[in-house]
Amino acid sequence: MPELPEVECIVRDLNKYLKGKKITGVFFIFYQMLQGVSPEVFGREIRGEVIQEIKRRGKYILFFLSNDKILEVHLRMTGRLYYYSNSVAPEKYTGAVFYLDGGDELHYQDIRKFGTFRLHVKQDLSQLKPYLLGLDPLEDNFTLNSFLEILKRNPGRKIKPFLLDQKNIAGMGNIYTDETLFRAGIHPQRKVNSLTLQEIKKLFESLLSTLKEGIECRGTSVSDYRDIRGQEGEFQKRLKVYRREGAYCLRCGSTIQRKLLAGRGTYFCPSCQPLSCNKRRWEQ
DNA sequence: CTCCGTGCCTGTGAGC
DNA sequence: TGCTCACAGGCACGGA
Repeated sequence: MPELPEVECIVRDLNKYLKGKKITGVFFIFYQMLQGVSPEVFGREIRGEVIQEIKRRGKYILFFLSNDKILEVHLRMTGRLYYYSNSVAPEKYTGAVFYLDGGDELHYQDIRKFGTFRLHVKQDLSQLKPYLLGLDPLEDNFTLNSFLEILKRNPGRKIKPFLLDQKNIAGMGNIYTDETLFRAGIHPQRKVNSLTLQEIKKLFESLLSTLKEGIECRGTSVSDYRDIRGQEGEFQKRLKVYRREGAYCLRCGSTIQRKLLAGRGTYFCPSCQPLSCNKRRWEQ
């Protein structure tokens, strides 16, 4: 499941291989990701345009094309982008093929077909979905102070659903949220307004360092994730709690637990991440 | 306000 | 062996 670090790696690689290339044709094999837009219309808008730059916001990938067109791609659960320097036959789950000048190809694959493509023409960037989300942790405006501000706006929420909500912070998914909370020593069910200033500082640092470590490891390939050349990441080897139910905590030796929270499997160490907190509240 | 379930999909793996 | 079913979890949406 691509989260911020995986999407960041994909976007860096896309820029390396696709910048300046012209899209000479598009072949759509399944259409769910087009969300009702006909493949003919979609293809007509994209064909002939040059890929000027690829950016990321949260988990969204944005292809900035010539003529002020923007192709927005969200990989959701199992979406993948594969780059080939030559012509390759579509596979079982290939939903779209972008043909590029020079014979390069970009294939979109998606087993579960949850991914979405959206096309924007001459749009005010700030009105686009990816820019209506919360702070992106890799952008300059994500600071301890701005983090404190959004926490203050959500005093009653549990910290895990808070971190997963893209309107607060853009890019956190289930894996990096559980790993961040473990590294910060915070129970996923702790209420935002129960956190001490010290804990918030720890959380802020853990969030950034976990995401950055994820990027350095080129992502987490626990099941589906591959980079645009089909390579696995390495961060799965550094997971401390995610999918480690029943195993020993690498820090204290207690047993890692799993609970359903916010509708997702949630992994934590009950000893390193205690639920009870009798420290002074940060907001007072 | 916050949380929870459902739908969108299909592969994997546990248990019978 | 082969079947069923929970699970995987990003996001939108409706309801408690």
